[in-house]
Amino acid sequence: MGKKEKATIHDIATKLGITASTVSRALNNHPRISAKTKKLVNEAAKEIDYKPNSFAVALRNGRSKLIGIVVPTVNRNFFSSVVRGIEEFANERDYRVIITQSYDDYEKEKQTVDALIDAQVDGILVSLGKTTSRHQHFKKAIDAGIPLIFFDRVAENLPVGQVVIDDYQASFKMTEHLIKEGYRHIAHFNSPVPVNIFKERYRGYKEALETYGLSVDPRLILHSNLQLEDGRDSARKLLDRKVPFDAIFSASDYSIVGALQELKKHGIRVPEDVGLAGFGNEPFTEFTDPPLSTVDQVSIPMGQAVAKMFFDLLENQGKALPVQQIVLSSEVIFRASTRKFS
Amino acid sequence: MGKKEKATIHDIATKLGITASTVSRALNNHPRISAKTKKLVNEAAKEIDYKPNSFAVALRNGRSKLIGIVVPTVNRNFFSSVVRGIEEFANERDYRVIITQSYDDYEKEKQTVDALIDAQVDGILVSLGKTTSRHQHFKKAIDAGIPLIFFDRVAENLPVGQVVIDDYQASFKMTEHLIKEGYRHIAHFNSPVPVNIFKERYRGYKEALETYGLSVDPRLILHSNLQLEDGRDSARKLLDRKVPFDAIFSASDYSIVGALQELKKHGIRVPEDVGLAGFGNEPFTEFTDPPLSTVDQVSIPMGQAVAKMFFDLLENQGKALPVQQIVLSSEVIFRASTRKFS
DNA sequence: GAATTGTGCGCAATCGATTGCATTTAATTC
DNA sequence: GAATTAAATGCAATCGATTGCGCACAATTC
Repeated sequence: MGKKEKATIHDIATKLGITASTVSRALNNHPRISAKTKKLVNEAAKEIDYKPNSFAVALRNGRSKLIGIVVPTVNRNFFSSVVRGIEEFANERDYRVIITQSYDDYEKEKQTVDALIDAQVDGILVSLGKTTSRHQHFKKAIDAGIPLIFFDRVAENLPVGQVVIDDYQASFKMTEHLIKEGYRHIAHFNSPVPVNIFKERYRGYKEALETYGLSVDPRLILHSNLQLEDGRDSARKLLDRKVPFDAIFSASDYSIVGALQELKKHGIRVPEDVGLAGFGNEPFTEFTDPPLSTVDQVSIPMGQAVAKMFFDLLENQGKALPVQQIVLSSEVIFRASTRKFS
Repeated sequence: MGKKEKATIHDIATKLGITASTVSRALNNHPRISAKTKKLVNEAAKEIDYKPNSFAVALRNGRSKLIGIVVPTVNRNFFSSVVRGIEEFANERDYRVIITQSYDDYEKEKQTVDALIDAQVDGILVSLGKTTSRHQHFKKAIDAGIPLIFFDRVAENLPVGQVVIDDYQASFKMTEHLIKEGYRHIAHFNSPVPVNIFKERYRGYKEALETYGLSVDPRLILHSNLQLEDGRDSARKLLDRKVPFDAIFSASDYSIVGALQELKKHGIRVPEDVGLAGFGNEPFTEFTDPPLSTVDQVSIPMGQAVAKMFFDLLENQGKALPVQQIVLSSEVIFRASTRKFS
């Protein structure tokens, strides 16, 4: 186990008979260092495999070259893809990414943000947990001067950058699609949690109905946690209520799969009897029978947009830029589950 | 934007009229510091919200309290769950986790490992990419004295710790199950990549057949990249070959879903005509019609085991511990796709 | 040739925390 | 009460890289 000692600028300095200052400047391409010395230093550095000590650099410069990400869970296609987008963008700029998960738990989210601040990340990129209502932990980051950006699930009353998709538009389009396919009694699954994405999805549903002269029937709107089980439950409730419905548009792919299972169990045909549409474009929506219509949240571009916004902030740190909000347009995917006639 | 200056031990020292050394020792509970001083220091620290500068600590102690993780992608249930297991274990011990992705690309994996070494993580936990055959980049880490552990997809000829599941056992059991259900001509999807997990899964399949006196027909064994499309292709090939088969056991959930879709398209009933079993327990296996039998890779316990092994190494650093291999027993899940009679 | 400007590099402090080696003060021993 | 030992804290160097200031020497100007 040949535990090599790491090379430092002092090793290079000794080797060349110069001082560490000169070595440092040479490596950083300082104008006051002669071309000859720079060449020598760079060669020596390569030779002894010198790599700067990131802690020394961070300590001195106050920059860690680390970005903290907080997501509810990486175990979801959407989030892991956003992370991927961020990571690719950041790595190209020699930044690393620390990923943390809040598991939709407020306490955990708080701890994790604190930990990132302690770790002195250069920025924090967050998608809020479902149970987060207070924002004290984020104010801390802002006070510490750490750039903060929200994506997807955003905090609306904090003066920080945001990247979201056009949940309203997408929701409107999907509902419109259902209407145009001939469905008239469209139920809606949503979350009771007051987060922007859910509110906007509801709004899109509602306004599409209104635009096409259909009434919004509160008995067809079901609130739940939108997981698989919740979808089953909600479908069962719909059937029990005996209010006729011929389509369901859910704010989540998980619950629409639950509904699909429940409807099948009752011998109800999809899409002939009931049309189904979800939200999120989780991979499994393609694999169900029939494949489910859903909304793709353009996750990788979102990750890139978030990362780009971060680096923009970094470059202009202190310069009190106007707070940006980027809205990406999502893609509505029509699959067999909403084809009434075909 | 009240960019607060971070408090240091010197601030505490000045405040109390003592030196930074004493403050440092007090905070670290050094025995030679009086109880009274410790109390004063801790109170002052709380009051001015002192948080140690992690870079200064890391620079001085040579420990970063960071763990690097390298996985092919977090965008897979299995990997993101392992990560979750590691993260939970590590966070409890005040360690952070840097997650990187190799995207199954050798070059990217190399870069990412180098970057982690540069970032001076205290350990690197790796699941190999599919295209990784050379291991030079890992030797570097070992030379640098950084604990290295593999999980799931391991490098077999490196003297480092490993955590794997009993792929062989699981594969054997699943094949056995198919046989006991009455399937006799069991096809097998596997990867041509010479990675332990695939070799073991094949071995389990083969030996189960042999144990039950069934012949291993090479025409029923198909190699591919095991993605969804590959599953479709392989199923089509099987059908074209006109070699009778009544079950498929795939080394991956993705390709078995592809097969399911293809078979359905040809009017072949699952599980009556053909039984299907996958590997990985991806969430969607539960949502297909019929739900698919598969193998759960006990991902969270695996993450915990990996993390635990890391901390064990850390405690005994230098002490040349014997290289450990932990084999976790996985859980074989029987669902409707393999119930020939029921 | 004296004065000015420029070039190339070294000195030493700094970032914040830790620690071996004093030094001071208090407690104990004879 | 002087001498010894123990307890509590301070001093200063250190981890590795960066940077303002200053010094030497060379090049330029008049």
